[in-house]
Amino acid sequence: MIQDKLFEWYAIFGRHELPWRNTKDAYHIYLSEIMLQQTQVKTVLERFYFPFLETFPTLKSVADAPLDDVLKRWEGLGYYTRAKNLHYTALTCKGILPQNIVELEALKGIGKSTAHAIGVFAYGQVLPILDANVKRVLCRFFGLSTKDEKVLWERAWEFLNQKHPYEHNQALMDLGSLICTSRNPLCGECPLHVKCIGKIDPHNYPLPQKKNAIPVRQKIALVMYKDNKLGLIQRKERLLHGLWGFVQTLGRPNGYKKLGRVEQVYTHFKLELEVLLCEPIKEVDGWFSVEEIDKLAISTVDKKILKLLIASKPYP
DNA sequence: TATCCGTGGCA
DNA sequence: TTGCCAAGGAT
Repeated sequence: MIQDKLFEWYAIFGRHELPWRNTKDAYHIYLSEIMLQQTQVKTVLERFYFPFLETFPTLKSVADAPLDDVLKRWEGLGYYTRAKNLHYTALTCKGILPQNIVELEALKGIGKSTAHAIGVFAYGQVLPILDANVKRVLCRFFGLSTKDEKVLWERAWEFLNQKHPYEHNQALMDLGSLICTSRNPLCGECPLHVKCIGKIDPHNYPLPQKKNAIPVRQKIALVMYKDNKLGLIQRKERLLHGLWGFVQTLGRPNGYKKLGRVEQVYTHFKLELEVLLCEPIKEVDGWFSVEEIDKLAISTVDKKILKLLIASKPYP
């Protein structure tokens, strides 16, 4: 069986040292799965996983904390709905994660792939997973040019090693990450090489999808000051919901001092901000000193604005 | 079904 | 430097 080759490869070359592979704590595994959604292993491993667990060692500790505290620990990781859903899920399941994948998938922030990942990695169930790595490996191995979810799930079930589901799924992810990479795959070192259809032209499996260039949005960021404090809002819109930040507008106020410019690239647009220091002219949700802002959850673009402000020390 | 949601690694 | 894209899910 070709799956045996994969299993043997994993024993030698797998990333066995990853901390979420060396625990049986379902919460730790669940947390890693959420943090790793659309996020590279390196980022989670080096900057977020351990600090979060230090603050929130159990799912109950997440449930007992205010959402603002959870967001603060998520600061800089992005996709903040994940943190909100984690907090909500901790509350709804009262600190105890269900084992049934139907119940898992019903929880906010847990889709089919994450539910299966928790099922197999935390509870040892016989299930396939389907993350970006696995999708790419399956597309190439079976010669699929499109990432059709239904077809991929069928192939994932078909390819699953029933005897070693845990190792099989981890191995597929490691293979996708280390060998069957998006760019410059190392087909010569692949344990699936002999039966792989896509090896002839790996870059066409799946076919690259052309993406439109993202638009640029130009706005004004207002750094309003009063009595040595800065006016901030807590964002209500979907983007960066729940995080604190400086007011953004389209027009300039009557009186201001230029502080500089900052840029931030988001998934669907690029934000270019002209940062202006001015007196209170818009409604805010609170006034804070720089030290107090340090305790709030703010996004990367607002961190850049803050850095600009501190560097120029312009206000009285 | 298509779009939205963050940030940073990497070639 | 620019663009792709990473352990996806919600709307």
